[in-house]
Order: sequence, then C-alpha cells, then structure tokens
Amino acid sequence: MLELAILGLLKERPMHGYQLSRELTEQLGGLWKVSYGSLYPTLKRLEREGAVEQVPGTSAGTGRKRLVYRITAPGERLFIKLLEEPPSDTQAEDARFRIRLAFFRYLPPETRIRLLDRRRAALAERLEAVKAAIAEAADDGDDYQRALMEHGRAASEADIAWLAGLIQQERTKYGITAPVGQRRRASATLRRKERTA
Amino acid sequence: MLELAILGLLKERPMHGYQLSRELTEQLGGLWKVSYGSLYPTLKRLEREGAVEQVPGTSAGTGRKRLVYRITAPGERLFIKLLEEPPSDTQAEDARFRIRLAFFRYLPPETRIRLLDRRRAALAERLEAVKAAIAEAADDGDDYQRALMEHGRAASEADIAWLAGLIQQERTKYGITAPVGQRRRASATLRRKERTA
DNA sequence: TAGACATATATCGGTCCGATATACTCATCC
DNA sequence: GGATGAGTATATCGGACCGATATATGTCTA
Repeated sequence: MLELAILGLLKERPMHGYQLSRELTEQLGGLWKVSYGSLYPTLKRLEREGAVEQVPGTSAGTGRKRLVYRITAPGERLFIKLLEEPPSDTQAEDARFRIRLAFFRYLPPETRIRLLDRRRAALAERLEAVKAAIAEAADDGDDYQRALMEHGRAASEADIAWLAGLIQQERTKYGITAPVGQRRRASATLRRKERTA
Repeated sequence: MLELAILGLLKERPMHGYQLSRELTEQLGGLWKVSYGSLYPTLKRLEREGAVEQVPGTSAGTGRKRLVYRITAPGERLFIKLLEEPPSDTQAEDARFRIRLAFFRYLPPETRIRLLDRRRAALAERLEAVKAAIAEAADDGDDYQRALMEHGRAASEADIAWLAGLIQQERTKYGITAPVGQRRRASATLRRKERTA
C-alpha cells in the first residue's frame, strides 16, 4: 500500500516525490524500495482524490522544479482508515504489515494490539498449513522442497514469537490485559468453516 | 515467475489450469497462492510462445471440459533458462527464490551452489543495509520502526545461515570445494562502487 | 569548461492480484 | 423429483506495482 506509506510520511512534513522515495527506503531500512513508476502516479491519484495537495510556491530558488505536496484533512482520515484496514490474506500482506508497523505510533494502543493479534492469527494459520504440508510430503520426495517448507515453518514460528513479544510489550506498557476469548484463537488452528460462518 | 512454476509442474506431467493451481499451492506448502487471473493468461501466453501445447482429446467422459497442457522441447529450454536467470534484486526475488528452490532438482549441483551463493550474497548485502539503517536510527525515534528493522536483521541472518547450511550440504554430498575467491565475498560488505565497476 | 553525478518528474509495458462471471457435475436433503 | 449448494473449470476486468527508460536541470570536480 503505497498510499499508506506516502500519507504517513506527508503527515510528518510536506515533501516532493523524489524526497518521499528516499525517505521511504531509509525509514524502512531498505526493506521496501519504491519505484518511481508507482510513486508519481500514486501521488497524482491522491491529489485527484483530494487526500494531498500541492504546496504553492516552494520552488524557492533552490535548483530544479519540485512539486511539494502536503496532506489534507480528508487525507488524514484516509491514512487512519488504510492503517487499520483488514489484511488482504495474501503474501502481499507480508510487505503491507511492515508498512503498517512503521506508522503504528499513530494508532491507539488498543488498536495496535488488535492488529498485532490479527497478524499473529494469520501467521498461525499459515504455520498450520505449512506443518500439514510437511507431514504430507514426508517421504514423497524432493529434498529441496522439504528444506523450503521447513524453512517456512521456522520463519513463521520466529515471526509469531516476535509478534507475541511486541504484544506483550504493548500490554505491559499500557496495562491492558488480554481478552480471554481471544487468546486461544491466536495459536489454535482456525478451521475454515469457523471463519466463514 | 509464474511461467517458471507452470513449466516446472508440466515437466512432471500434463495438467490443466485448475489442477496446476492446486498443485502449486500444495507443493509449496501454501506459501505461494496463484490467482486464476494470472494463471490462465500465463498459460495462454506460454502456448502462444510455443512453450506448452494442448493435449488433444482428453475431455474423456469425466465431467467438465478441461484444457490439458503439456510442455514442449522449447518449453524445456525456457524452463532451465528461467530457473538460472539472475535475480531481479528486489523484494520480489524473495518469492521467486522459493519457486526456484522448488525445482532445484533439475539443475546440476554446480549451478545449484552458484545460485545459492548468489542468493546468500544478496541477502548479506541487505543485511548490511539494515544494519546501517539501525545504526543511523539508533536514537531518533520510533520504537516500532526500530523493532521492524531489528526483525529484518534477525530474519536476514537466519536466512543467510539457512542458505549456508544448504550450500554445505550440497558440497558435502558432491565433494565440491569452495572457490577461494568467492568465500569472503558472500559474507563481506559489498561496496556500491565495487559492483558497478 | 567538460564530464560525471545527483536531483526530479513522467510514461510505458508487463506481471500479478482479487473480484467476478459463467457454466457444468455431483451429492444431499426435503 | 427437484431444489440447493459445493466443487470443478475457464475466462475477463480493473487496479497495483515494478523495471526500464526518457528527459531535464542543477552541482561538484578535475
């Protein structure tokens, strides 16, 4: 979600496209590189939608023409909406979640915990799927495919543990106790029926 | 690289679109879900390019019409080419590398080691970038952004260790010793100048 | 003062995704 | 017996993002 990332940066201060690209790469430690082929069209779209607007008269002497944008009030609302938006349940959410986290400070603690927990549940589900696949492909097979799945399992487990740590930290800091009904859910297998019902 | 994945599966036996989608999800332990919106157009493209062809007369009684495809000789060559193709140096390579690995058995040991090592070098580079970002953002800051980067660092390190293990295994199995000039490179920081020169 | 390099915006083609449409088969239940 | 719904199967559409590329202009330095 480039929109989310752009709005998050503009929230801090007005910037132009090129600057946004560098800040983005930098703030996320190079984990997420934006391409200009996405950036500029997205900026234009946001402007068309009224979420950002150009700051007039900022090409002040300093070299080349620059189109400086700032976030608007509707843009602020859009930002929060995008930040809380439910995940797309796909591998793209891996990247999206990182963006979300980079702007987590704009969310209240309760919401943060809710999102962290939702993410943890999604990873737990993936973990179960991988474990099932490992069990199934136990003897039929390809060494590399097995290694791949084992690695997927280890990575999922590490991510889940990491999230659990973040949740714990958040709870300790704000003295929020875990809702009882929610705890099991996160680590238990979610059957498909249960979710669609 | 959907093309790669499709060709890899068709190499084992002829299949139709729907079947490919399920096999793909299954063989990779649900780590990689294909959408029909990619699958069918890609199949058509591959057919247009002569890499696959329809197997005539296989709608044999069993229910619905099915378009069964098989790989051709040019398709086999394309498959190997795609499998060895240099990485796109982006976050997309994370996913691509998994696909590659799933079909690694079709490559000779030397090539496998070369690709594993290339991947390891890329991750080592990313690791250095993240470490630099962590150092830079040490005090200015957002707790969540720091957590994010730390997690990126840990994940990179884990991945590198995993790759090192795979390389070691491969070398042991086939008695191939590491080229001396290549060893340092993998774990050392690669300066930008050095690469572009 | 020429060259390389960083800054800055923009477009193009291509890949993939999610949603949706369509249609057929088969089992189940009333 | 006929409705309902789940699974199978192919296909298209709009949208997001990427990588490559084009095109300027400013700045540093040899």
